[in-house]
Amino acid sequence: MDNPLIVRLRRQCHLDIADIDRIEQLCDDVRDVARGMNLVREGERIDRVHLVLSGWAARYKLLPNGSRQITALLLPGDLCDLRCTMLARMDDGIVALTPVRVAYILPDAIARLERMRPPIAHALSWYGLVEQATMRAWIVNMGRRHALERVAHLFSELSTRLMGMSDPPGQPLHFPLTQEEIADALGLTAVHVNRVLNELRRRGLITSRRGGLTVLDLPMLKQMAGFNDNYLHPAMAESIAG
Amino acid sequence: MDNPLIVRLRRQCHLDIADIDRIEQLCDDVRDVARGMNLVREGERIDRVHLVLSGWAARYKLLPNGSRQITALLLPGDLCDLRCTMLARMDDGIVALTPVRVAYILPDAIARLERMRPPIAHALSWYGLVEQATMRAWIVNMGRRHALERVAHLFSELSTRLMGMSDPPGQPLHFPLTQEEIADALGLTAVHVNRVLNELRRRGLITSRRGGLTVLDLPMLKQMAGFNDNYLHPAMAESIAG
DNA sequence: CGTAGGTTTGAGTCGGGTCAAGAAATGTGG
DNA sequence: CCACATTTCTTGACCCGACTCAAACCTACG
Repeated sequence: MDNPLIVRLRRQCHLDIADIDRIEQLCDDVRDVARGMNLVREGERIDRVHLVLSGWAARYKLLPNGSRQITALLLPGDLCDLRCTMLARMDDGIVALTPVRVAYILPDAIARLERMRPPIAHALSWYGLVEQATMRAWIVNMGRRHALERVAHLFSELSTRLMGMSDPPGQPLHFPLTQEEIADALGLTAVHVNRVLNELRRRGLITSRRGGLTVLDLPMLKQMAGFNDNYLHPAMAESIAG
Repeated sequence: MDNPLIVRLRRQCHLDIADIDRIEQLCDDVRDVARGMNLVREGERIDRVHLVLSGWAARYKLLPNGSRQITALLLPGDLCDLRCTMLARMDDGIVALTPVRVAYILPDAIARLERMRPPIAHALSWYGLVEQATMRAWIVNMGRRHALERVAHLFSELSTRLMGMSDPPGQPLHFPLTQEEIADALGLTAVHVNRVLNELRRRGLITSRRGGLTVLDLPMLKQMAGFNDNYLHPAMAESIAG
């Protein structure tokens, strides 16, 4: 079984056999979460790090008026709350958008691994920077793009993040998102997302089925969005190999 | 001279005389930047951390169509790009919104300090978490709030962040922001921000002069925005003192 | 089958954008 | 210290992108 965290870390630093073994050991506590269930509830106190092994999840916040804003999409290989020990309680929730397999990891175990293997610590810090850059990209997306470009940008980002992770290379990428989830991620309405997807479908850029959609023409989507992928892996050449 | 970084760190951990001295020494390279100048230009390669000593700055991104989105406001005591060594080049710029005094800090010097004083390292990681939480709050703000609440939320956040930092306590808070800057931070238009401020002025919640405004009724602004400050200092009681 | 969650479509509304002109402040150079 | 240029703010008229409300339609699944 390919642990997606290993795939991810390997982009940033060399991992020897022992490293791989150590990381596999981190993930000894694996759980399956059904779609729609919360991995973390808002306001909850948590003392574990989540690693998404398979499936999609979302970090979200609910507003008093009942609306929801998704602040991050969590794909296989993504870690949630790497530094959770520092926080009194989570200020948002995490929900499974598909059936999700997660590993519960003890913060201590990560700290030990980081101390033992500085290159891994380095790769994890790097991961944190990418996370931050992604949030900034989302702010720009919501603040300064119209619905069509906004959707195109999200799809471009997801495609890039998915590349070389879980998906078989070369195949068209599939996103298991409902239109409401897309809306909540982009600050739009499900109704309006529907119309936008309609337009993208009409132009032959995507196809969509109930509860998911497939990208047909990624280059065109990127162009529509003015997508620049350098925030997602700011030149891995720079990283110091271990 | 009160170093605002010291003020900030003291909220998270104990600093002895030697610590304070060490931090002062970090800030030996101080520069003044005129309003409108860039501390960092997009795409530039940098190898220093910036500490805002006084004045306001903004992290922003420009889009091909010429519009600008501010992704973060940097107030006295704020650090920019604590982990800049890891990045090939900055994916956004930083501009001085007022005359700004910054300290240029060598990443190595920070790394040394962190190694020598783990509680300070801890406090800095904490700072990173607050930064992330702030970005998430901005995503929610832009995605799910109307202009009036959005402005009220920004003002509430800024007030909270300013509390006990540079400003004399008790006095009404003053923001040196133009309406265009507010617009660029909130994903709105300067024209529309003008109308919103008009409304807030009419309700007696703020006053505004050219190039700045003053909060008169913070509690009401918070209420309008549904502002919850717990993302800014997730219970400092939890932190481990040094 | 029946039902629930998800999608589609239409009609109407409205928040906020755009364009444009003018008024105050502020700064600059003579 | 005044005349002029520049920013910033203000206001009005108009428009359009996205929201709301509502109904109907799928389709997976129990």
